[in-house]
Amino acid sequence: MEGSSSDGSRYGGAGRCALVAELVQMQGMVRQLEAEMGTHGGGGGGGGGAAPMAAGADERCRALVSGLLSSIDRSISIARSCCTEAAAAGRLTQQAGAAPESPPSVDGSAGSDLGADSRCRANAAGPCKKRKTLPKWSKQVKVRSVQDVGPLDDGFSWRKYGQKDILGAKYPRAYFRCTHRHTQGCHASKQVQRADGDPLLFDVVYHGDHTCAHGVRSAAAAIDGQAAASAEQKHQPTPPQEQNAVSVAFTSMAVVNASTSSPFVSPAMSDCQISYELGGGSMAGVRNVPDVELASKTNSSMGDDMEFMFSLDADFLDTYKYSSYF
DNA sequence: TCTATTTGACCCAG
DNA sequence: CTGGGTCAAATAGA
Repeated sequence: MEGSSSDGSRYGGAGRCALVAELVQMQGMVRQLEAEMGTHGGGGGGGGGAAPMAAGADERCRALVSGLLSSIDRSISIARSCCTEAAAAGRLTQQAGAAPESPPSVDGSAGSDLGADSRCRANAAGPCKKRKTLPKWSKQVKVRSVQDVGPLDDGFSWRKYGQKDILGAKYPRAYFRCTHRHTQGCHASKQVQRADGDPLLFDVVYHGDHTCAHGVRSAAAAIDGQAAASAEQKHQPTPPQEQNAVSVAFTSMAVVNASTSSPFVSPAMSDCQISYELGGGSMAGVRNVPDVELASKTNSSMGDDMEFMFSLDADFLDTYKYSSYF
């Protein structure tokens, strides 16, 4: 039971539903193209010199098509999750966007969260089931096999506190929070969900920064060499594991060329894409991504962002065409 | 015994 | 009312 029939209401708008539909349509077309290439190009040029395309070009096209396919798969799942998050992001936008000079604090104790606490059932250290309004960012992590979850290890210690089947998603979403939540008051959390289209791909959404000793150490290591950005970070808390990968372009997105020197990104995580969201805008970094990626979670101004996302992808495709992947 | 995971129930936002 | 996020009791493993 996919529940996909309820997409219309779920995505909170015909436009969003249309986005998913459009992506599905793109998927179909690419599949068709792939099939066409299969019949024409033949198994790798074995069919003799009759192939109109040079073997190298053919190979590149195949790689492109397969990249497109997996990208579209991911895009669909992102779009679906985005749509469900749109409302929450909207609230985030209202808070952070309306007053960008007073964003949630970097220490994760998030002022906005405290604000929410005041309205919730109450108590100091107490549990509050109020939706989080901490800054969040997401990335996609590709594993090598279905059993391989090594790349999901981002260097922090997480404790799983829940799992839930998500409507329209093939795989359940797992909820983690920092192991040191109670001992050190670290409010970092993350959600991990397998992408619908690609079981090897995980969408990881982080909420809040680590304030535990481990997290601070990690951040310090990552910050090394980018002190200049520190002032900016006050406004845009940076994903702890990816600080050296993020070049800030608020309300827009940028392709970042990251070194892989972060100690928190295992080599196996070379296929990952980060999108970073904070209230008024979102940005994404694509690094070492062998596919064309559709980046970014979105927010209330989804339409504009999506437009930009696609242009970004086109650019990336262009760049990518000349990269050493082929 | 301690810590982590599982899972059903509860709560909140839309 | 529904779906997503969180809690907390039960359970499993070291």
